[in-house]
Amino acid sequence: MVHQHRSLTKAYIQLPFKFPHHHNMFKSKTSQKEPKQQLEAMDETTVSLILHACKLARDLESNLPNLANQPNLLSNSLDEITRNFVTARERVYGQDPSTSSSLHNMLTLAHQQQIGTSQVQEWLRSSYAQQAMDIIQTQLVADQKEVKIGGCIDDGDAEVKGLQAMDIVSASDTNIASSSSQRPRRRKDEGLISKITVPAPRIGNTEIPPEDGFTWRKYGQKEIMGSRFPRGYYRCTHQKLYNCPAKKQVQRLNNDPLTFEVMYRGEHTCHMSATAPSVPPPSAEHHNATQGSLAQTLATTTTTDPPTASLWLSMDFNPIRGGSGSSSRMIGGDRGGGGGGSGDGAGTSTTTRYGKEVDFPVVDWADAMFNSGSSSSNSMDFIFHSAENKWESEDKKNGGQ
DNA sequence: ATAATTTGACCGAC
DNA sequence: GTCGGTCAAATTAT
Repeated sequence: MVHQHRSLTKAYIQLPFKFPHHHNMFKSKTSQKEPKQQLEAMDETTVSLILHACKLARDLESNLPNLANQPNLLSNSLDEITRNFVTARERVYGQDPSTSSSLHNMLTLAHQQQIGTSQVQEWLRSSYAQQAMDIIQTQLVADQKEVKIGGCIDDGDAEVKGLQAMDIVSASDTNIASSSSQRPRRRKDEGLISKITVPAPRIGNTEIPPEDGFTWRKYGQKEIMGSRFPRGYYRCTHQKLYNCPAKKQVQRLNNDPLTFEVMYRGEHTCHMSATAPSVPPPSAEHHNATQGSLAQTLATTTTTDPPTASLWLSMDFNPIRGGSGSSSRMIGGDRGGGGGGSGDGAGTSTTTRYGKEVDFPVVDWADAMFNSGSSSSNSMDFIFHSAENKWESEDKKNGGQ
């Protein structure tokens, strides 16, 4: 994973207080580096609550493998962490009943019910999720926080453009080429395929499309006939670890270089559960098999699944680290043939990185809670503007293979 | 040391 | 043969 300081590509909302590297806030080394000035903005109790929650989270992290087999303990642990964070958050927001409390209730309710993957889905479908979104959105506007998305500074209007879903595609698709002899090569991915268009950042590096909440690893780039720009091929960073088959292709539009067309393939089987996080899933069926790609999922609003859940819970608000896996190296000359170093391919998206591939939703929960009024570059936008998204189907094109 | 990216080659579909 | 998707060694970044 790349830890690049690409602040421009990360969305965040300026908080009354902030953790410089809050994704590492559970790592003792970094968490202790909190600027005193900022901590002083909170009262001792709040600080201690946060620190206590961090400690609990660290403990949870270290015992995760064991806790994975003890749902009750895991749940209790999560509850306690959540309570601490939420309480701290309430203190930070001055007990604003319209925000913290409601959110608190929702969160605790969800936890008390020992949310599992399916329960998360259910919860997200429920009015609670809507309420949460409303609350968050309300906060967004009310607080007139600064929002930066996709490299642009959106003067707080929060009416930003995240990904503009353009089309969705039925998945059906295709004949999966029954692999033949030689190198077992899978073409024509299984699962759903969706296609969306993503506006490039208005400011900053316009070569990098907004992120979508997942981490991607580039595995190829190719010049495409009829396209001025090469197409970048990405697969889920956790492909190996989670056996996650999700992939995406990113390409700039011929007539509009500032717009990217992103095609998602496959479904994320990684990082889906808010409760059973970093425990390496035994297999792909660890999660629901019916979810679509992130884009799809969010664009259809309905959904469902973990992607949405994890998305909401794992937004990366870090203004400093950006955390994208994208690389500046992608800016460069391209070339025909097999691949190229062009930057047109697009950037990678991501949630967070912790140096390793394993993400810790627990941390993300903290993020979500402390930044409940914030939004990640696209995730929140996805959610808030999903209604505007229009999807269209794309039958099997991408033919070959 | 490990992870991510680059990039020429390989392979299947057409 | 062409095209597009993927592989994988080499390179680069962290």
